[in-house]
Amino acid sequence: MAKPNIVQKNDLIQSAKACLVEKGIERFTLRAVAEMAGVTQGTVYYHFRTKEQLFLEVVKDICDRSWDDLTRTDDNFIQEAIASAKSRCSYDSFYHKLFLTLIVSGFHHEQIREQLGEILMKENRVLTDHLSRLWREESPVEGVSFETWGIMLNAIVDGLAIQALLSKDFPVEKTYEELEHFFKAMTAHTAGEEEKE
Amino acid sequence: MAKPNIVQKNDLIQSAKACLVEKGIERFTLRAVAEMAGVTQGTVYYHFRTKEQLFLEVVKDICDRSWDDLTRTDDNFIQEAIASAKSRCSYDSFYHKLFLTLIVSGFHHEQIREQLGEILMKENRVLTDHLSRLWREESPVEGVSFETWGIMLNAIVDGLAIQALLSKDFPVEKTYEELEHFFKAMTAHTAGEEEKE
Amino acid sequence: MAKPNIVQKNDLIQSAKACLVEKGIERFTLRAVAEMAGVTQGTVYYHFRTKEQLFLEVVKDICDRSWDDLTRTDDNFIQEAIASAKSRCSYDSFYHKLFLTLIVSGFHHEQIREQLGEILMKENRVLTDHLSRLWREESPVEGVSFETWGIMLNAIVDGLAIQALLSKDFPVEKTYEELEHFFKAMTAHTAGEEEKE
Amino acid sequence: MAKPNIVQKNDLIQSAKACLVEKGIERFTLRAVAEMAGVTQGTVYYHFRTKEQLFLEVVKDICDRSWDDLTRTDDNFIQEAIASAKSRCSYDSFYHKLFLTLIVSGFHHEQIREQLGEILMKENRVLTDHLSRLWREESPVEGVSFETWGIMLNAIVDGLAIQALLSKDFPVEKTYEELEHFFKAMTAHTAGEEEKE
DNA sequence: GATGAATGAGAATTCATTCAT
DNA sequence: AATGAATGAATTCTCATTCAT
Repeated sequence: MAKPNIVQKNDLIQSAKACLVEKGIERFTLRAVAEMAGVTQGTVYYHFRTKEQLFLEVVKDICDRSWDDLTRTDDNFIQEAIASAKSRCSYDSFYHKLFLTLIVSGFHHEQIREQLGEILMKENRVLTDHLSRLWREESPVEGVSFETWGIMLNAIVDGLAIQALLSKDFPVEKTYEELEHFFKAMTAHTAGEEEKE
Repeated sequence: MAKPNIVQKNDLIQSAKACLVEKGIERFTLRAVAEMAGVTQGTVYYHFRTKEQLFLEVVKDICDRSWDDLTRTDDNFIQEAIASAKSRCSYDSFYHKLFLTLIVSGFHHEQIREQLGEILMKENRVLTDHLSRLWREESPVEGVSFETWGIMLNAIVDGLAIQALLSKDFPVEKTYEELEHFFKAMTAHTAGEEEKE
Repeated sequence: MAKPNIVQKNDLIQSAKACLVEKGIERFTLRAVAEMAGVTQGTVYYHFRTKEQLFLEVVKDICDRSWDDLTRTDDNFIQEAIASAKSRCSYDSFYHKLFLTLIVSGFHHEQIREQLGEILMKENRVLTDHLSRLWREESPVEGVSFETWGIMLNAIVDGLAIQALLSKDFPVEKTYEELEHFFKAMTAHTAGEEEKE
Repeated sequence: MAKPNIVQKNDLIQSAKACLVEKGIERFTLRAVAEMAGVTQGTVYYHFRTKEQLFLEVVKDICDRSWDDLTRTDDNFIQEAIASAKSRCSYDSFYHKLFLTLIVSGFHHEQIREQLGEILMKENRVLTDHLSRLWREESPVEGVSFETWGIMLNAIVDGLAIQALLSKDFPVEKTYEELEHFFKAMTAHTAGEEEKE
């Protein structure tokens, strides 16, 4: 139903993301966003009253998309989550460049920081739930709660992304293969223990 | 015996770090650095020919310090590394705010990116070495190489830092306790298996 | 029986006046006028082809109202004029804020300047006439013509308004009381002199 | 001692005044000020951090000059004050255009408003003092205090200025001649009354 | 070594105005 | 009659950088 010839706010938000990744925070100018979207600066200001507002709407967009991803349920959730993380783990990862850029900008913008924090916590919770289901409520390592497993898995994904972003030589394939292996081993371990009973 | 102007230069670098953390990349201006150091803008230019040069020296400073930390050897290296990581894991962590800020700025500055990448890889290697020594060359989980264990541990530290930076409620204590527990369990596991032999 | 669009036009003019007083010339924007009137910018353009046109109609409106005030005749005109002036003489006087704002804008807009000048001259003439009638064609001070008396009275009213606008402590009551006293004394003086003859 | 080739703040303030009068508040831009002073916009910002700051310093300058004028004492103060007022009373009066422009801008800037208010009150007081001395503490019209005489005289000067600014035909000469006449008559009146004693 | 005045390029932002609907 | 999207020119303001002293 989008009218032709009318620049949609959404187009501008997508352009803003691209600019943010292409140019970085420092050179993220509304002029660049406008040019990328093929409109004038005035148009950007018509839709977003300030640069900050546009920024916020970019974050909101990211969070909404993330939310949608998290709410689909699936039996192979953990495996798929790892596969998805792997696919986004690279030297040029648009996703992680954007995410880290927003995190850093969040250090000086409480609203952004909170929103990103909420998404991360939500991810933690969803991972925790799925791991707990996968492992039938029994942690493979005594003294390590499911909550912590969820937090760890999430942390690993972000930590690996950073390493991949910073080093062209980072062994994405090998690392993710062994990460999957590790989780399978943990799963086998819990299954094995149950069998013993 | 450091010459006075070297002292000055170092002051400026420390001021630059503080500015970077306090104001963020966007508002990281040479004027702010000068003010914080109690000198004029001209003085900054006397020591660093451009803003970029100052930036690079900040990165170099970070890397040098990191290097120093890594080259001290110690029997309890892993435990101490985790303890140190925990102590820097908070909502207001100067260290991680600075580190992430530099990482993000590295996305558009190859030289910075490479230097930070090298440090991370060096960390991976050192962790790998120490884990391999701790576990007497036997990985606690079959199919997971020591290299990957090192990478993972490093990733976890960064990933947890991000979570702590974004959420006031992040359970730093509990998570690190259980992380230590996990590594102890892994250590016990390898020790146990060896005993069996 | 006024047509609806004439009502609208008038609403816009009143909103424009309010904006002018509330925000001042510098921030007198058509957007603000539109918002205050509860319409969109486009609507303002439907009624007035340019910002200048709206401005001119505001001036015209002021002048028309002023004209109406002046043309009512009354035996106590002078006394009532002073009373009316006093009532509009305050730190927050909408009337004088608007009037002075328009005067200042008139410095760079000949048409406005002329219209405002004409109103002032008309006021002078009306005051002159009434004083001359009140004083039976005999000036209370030899060598001071009725024309000058009219000009003076008008000048005093504006000059006092400025003082009241700029100082919260300006003694409006006392000053106007003594001003009335002064004119009564002048009136008594002329009456007295006539009696002597 | 002013260094050559270094644009003095004061030059900029004088340029600002000229711009304000030439272009009016609406078109009073820092670019125009810079051009008039023969420097770049950056220079203006080096000396005054904001447009508002420049504005304030213009007001301060006006007030300081006014203050200096008022503090010189003189036996013929009143006569000279009237002569001075007359000389500044014209259709093109730089002084009054500037003063009124600042007054109007003061409606939305408390600091400016206060400063201008203080100057006016100071003028009132000085006029009051001199009139009281001139008339040997006896008001020429009973019931009209010296304070009110001072206020009135000041109001008349401003009010006449407005009339002159708005009408090319305003009879400056005649009006001021009769105004002087009036004050002389009042003076004679008090002197006469004393003689009677 | 250090300073402060000055610059100029470019940033965010505002706003009168146009126009298709 | 009225709207709202879009424009573009102008404005305030920032900042890295230069340079004479």
